[in-house]
Amino acid sequence: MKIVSWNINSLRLRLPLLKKFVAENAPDVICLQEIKVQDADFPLLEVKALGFDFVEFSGEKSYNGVAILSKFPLTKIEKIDIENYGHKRHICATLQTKVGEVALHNFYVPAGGDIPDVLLNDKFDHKLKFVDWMTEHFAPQKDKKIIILGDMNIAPLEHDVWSHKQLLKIVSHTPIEVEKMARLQKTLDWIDTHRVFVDEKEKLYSWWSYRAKDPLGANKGRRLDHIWATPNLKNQIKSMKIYKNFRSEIQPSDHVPIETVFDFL
DNA sequence: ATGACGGATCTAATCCGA
Repeated sequence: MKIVSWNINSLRLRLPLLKKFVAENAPDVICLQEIKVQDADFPLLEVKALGFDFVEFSGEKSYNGVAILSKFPLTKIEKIDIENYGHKRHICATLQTKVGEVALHNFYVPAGGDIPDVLLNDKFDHKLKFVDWMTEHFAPQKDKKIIILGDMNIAPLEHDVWSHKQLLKIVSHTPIEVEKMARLQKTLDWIDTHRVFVDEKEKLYSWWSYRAKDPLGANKGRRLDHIWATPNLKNQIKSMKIYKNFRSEIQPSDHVPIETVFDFL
């Protein structure tokens, strides 16, 4: 089962790009972040026409918003307003697989603003509390089979950013964020499915800024998007892919689709 | 600052991304 995560930065604007991605790569499940559309305006017919019979979403006007598009049934849908900011940043569903039920959680972790100081910047405070919530939420679920994925807005490893030294004080790669993410990782021994296949010493990115002149050419990116699985799914993790070519499309998102294939079928 | 673009919105200037 090919599972994709993509911060699409406006679903409606990028429907043609989504269509192209689906036609070329035939994903089974796509988890989207930053759909930027309220539920009443969700392009359900267009999405179903791409072959996804099971579609769940949690949207708001202009900002945030997440969705799960699936070729297989989605049950036990939950949408949690983490830390009660009224933001649509989480949706989860359960998939039936040959190894039993797998819970799939799609997250859009807050970006966190510019200043990495909780006293000066409430967005950064929200971000850290959001990751702490994830840690506490999953800690008691040790025996369950779970995938958490999405735009985590944190690049945890040295080679998840183009320059470790130059980004130490830049939100997404500050030590406090990296420590929070490491704490989350340790609670259930989450497997960073992409680093199973790409050594930690190799650069790996999923996001390139809109602002820099030639971010892709200079390869000044960050790995902000992640697909993690609980250790009881280890034998199901088959391959990974980051669709860097989607950053060069016309009107691209600043994030590209990332994928992990699981042996679920 | 690497650095000044891109998306949505009460279509103009503002919020937000990271």
